[in-house]
Amino acid sequence: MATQFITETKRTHSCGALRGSDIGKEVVLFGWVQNRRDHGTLIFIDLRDRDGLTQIVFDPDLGKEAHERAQKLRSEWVLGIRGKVRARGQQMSKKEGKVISATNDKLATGEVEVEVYEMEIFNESETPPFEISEHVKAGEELRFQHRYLDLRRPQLQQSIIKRSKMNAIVRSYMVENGFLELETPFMGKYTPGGARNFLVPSRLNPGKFYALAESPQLYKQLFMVAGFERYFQIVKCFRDEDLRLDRQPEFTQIDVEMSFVTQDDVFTIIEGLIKKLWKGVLDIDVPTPFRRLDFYESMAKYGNDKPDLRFGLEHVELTEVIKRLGPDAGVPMITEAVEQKGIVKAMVIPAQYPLSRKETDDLEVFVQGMGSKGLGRAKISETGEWTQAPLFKNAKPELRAEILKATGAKSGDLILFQFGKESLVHTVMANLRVHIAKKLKLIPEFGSGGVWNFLWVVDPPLFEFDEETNQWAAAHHAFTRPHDECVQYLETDPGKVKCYRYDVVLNGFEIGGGSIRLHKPDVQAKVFKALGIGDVEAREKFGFLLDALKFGAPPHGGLALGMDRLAMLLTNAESLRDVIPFPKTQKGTDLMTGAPGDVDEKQLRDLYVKTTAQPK
RNA sequence: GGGGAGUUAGUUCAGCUGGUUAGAACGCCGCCCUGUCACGGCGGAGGUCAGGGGUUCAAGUCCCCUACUCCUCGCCA
Repeated sequence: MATQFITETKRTHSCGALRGSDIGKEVVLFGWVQNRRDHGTLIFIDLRDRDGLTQIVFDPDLGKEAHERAQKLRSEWVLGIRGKVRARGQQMSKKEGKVISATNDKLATGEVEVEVYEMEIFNESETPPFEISEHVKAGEELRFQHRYLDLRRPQLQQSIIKRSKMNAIVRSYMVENGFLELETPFMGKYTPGGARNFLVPSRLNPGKFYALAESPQLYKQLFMVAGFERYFQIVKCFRDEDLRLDRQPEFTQIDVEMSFVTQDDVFTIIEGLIKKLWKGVLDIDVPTPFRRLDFYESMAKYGNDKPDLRFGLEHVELTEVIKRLGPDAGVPMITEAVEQKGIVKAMVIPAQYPLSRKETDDLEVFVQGMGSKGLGRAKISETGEWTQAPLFKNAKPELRAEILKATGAKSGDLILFQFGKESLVHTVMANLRVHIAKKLKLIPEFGSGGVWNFLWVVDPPLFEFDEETNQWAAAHHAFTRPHDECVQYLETDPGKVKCYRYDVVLNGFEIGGGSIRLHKPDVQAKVFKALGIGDVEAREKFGFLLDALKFGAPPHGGLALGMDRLAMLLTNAESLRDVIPFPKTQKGTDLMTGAPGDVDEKQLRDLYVKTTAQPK
């Protein structure tokens, strides 16, 4: 008499659980058909659940009725089976013509199999649009349309499971350290500056809009003013900016804020958290404290504020050399660039990594793709001649000598140059450095633990000059605390003011950032003044925060870690999309649901909204 | 907003200098098979070459436009 699965017969083991020690047990497994190998009489099925694979065998001698129905089984059908665990043992192989071991070392459960005498087919499946297999690579477009199937793939599933584990580790660590998990609104008031906001029209307040929080920044500061002292939250943030492989319009932060702390106190807490995460997820001990790198040094050597320190290829600044030699240098293009306030930087590719002419040309195409006019190059020959160096054809010997001295280039080395507008030179050189490192395989593989190069980038400028508006703008936000010794420059020389802002960087990814906040109204006033923000404007934009700071705000600071990027790095994923269950495409669409979608006229009327988009 | 790559069978791709009936592998369907494990053997079905326009005696192939996907610069305090 057949048992009723689920209601009467409960699952006893997962598909990843059975071992040699379970031989002889009667078990019940539930799962999906991963694979079917039908030998006519014997039928092997790999049954899959989130925990693993178990081979189940249908043998007409042991369960005639089950075997009969097993012939129909196809990929992704959902089954419940009852049977007995047995050793795979030694079997006569027809292929080999002799008795061999039938165990499968590739499977955790490979020592055993389950002989089935009863089966219920919970559900059949249509042939899936792509195989749920590690061996077959379906395109992302198709995988996104059927994300629920894509999420069945063990690799992706394991990444999502790791994320769940990360959440648990974060919560337990933060709570242990006296942090309160507090919630903040997603729908808030639009505040200017920073990322573009998603807007939500208010039906009850015609013509008014909420802004989806780009981060809980302001609210978490208010928690400090309120006296909660230590706050954290694993929270969604929303930014309506263009996507990249490490950027999604909605993403998750581990948001942290603490009262009565210095920058060092924040670092210690975050280093401890990262240590726990790496230990818990990868069983790797991360050494602390992390290295600290001055912002300006980072820009000079690596061209950005999130350097990958797993390899060298440091940049060398040549601007001063060119300035010193003036028009006598013999390379008018470079001299001109410097005269127009540009900079000159170089990078040496050591002789042990020879690049062909074609490869170097490809590098030029690469930099041109970023807006560079070209790639200056000079190959130093055995005899010290400069070859493949049209730019330096008429360069004076002093210049060549100075460049060799500054770069330390030796015979056989290739020197690459960029010159021109500072921001472009930095962008191009920073990307070129990473591009070449990948090409030359200077970056250690993830396997065998990988190399985890954590660092804090510290002491950046509080302001940066915005050439478009011809004004100083906040480099981070207007509530970052300047170094005490820099306060004197707030009015006279804003560019000189460094601040307590910090980014935590791992292998070229900014995984988090934050600052110690300004809590003194008088200094705050000076910062607003430097930014050209008047009292009225400040009140209008940040009134509630300024008010709050007046009623006894404690010194405080914090940081936010990018949960998605952490997950991406911890799982060796190539993209954020591989650690987010339901990600969006580069145009911000969801290929499964079709979001964003149309709404009808009535909905828009209710919201007092009219679209100006032209119908297609 | 700019630059680049791509779109051919269910899937991943090949398709040369424009020229017969658009191919392969996997998957799918059928038959056979008692030790497979990405089983194997034999047979079969399956195509709006993204969409539109153009050049040509002739277009998957050349040109233009559009859509979508990806990478990237700008943007992301």
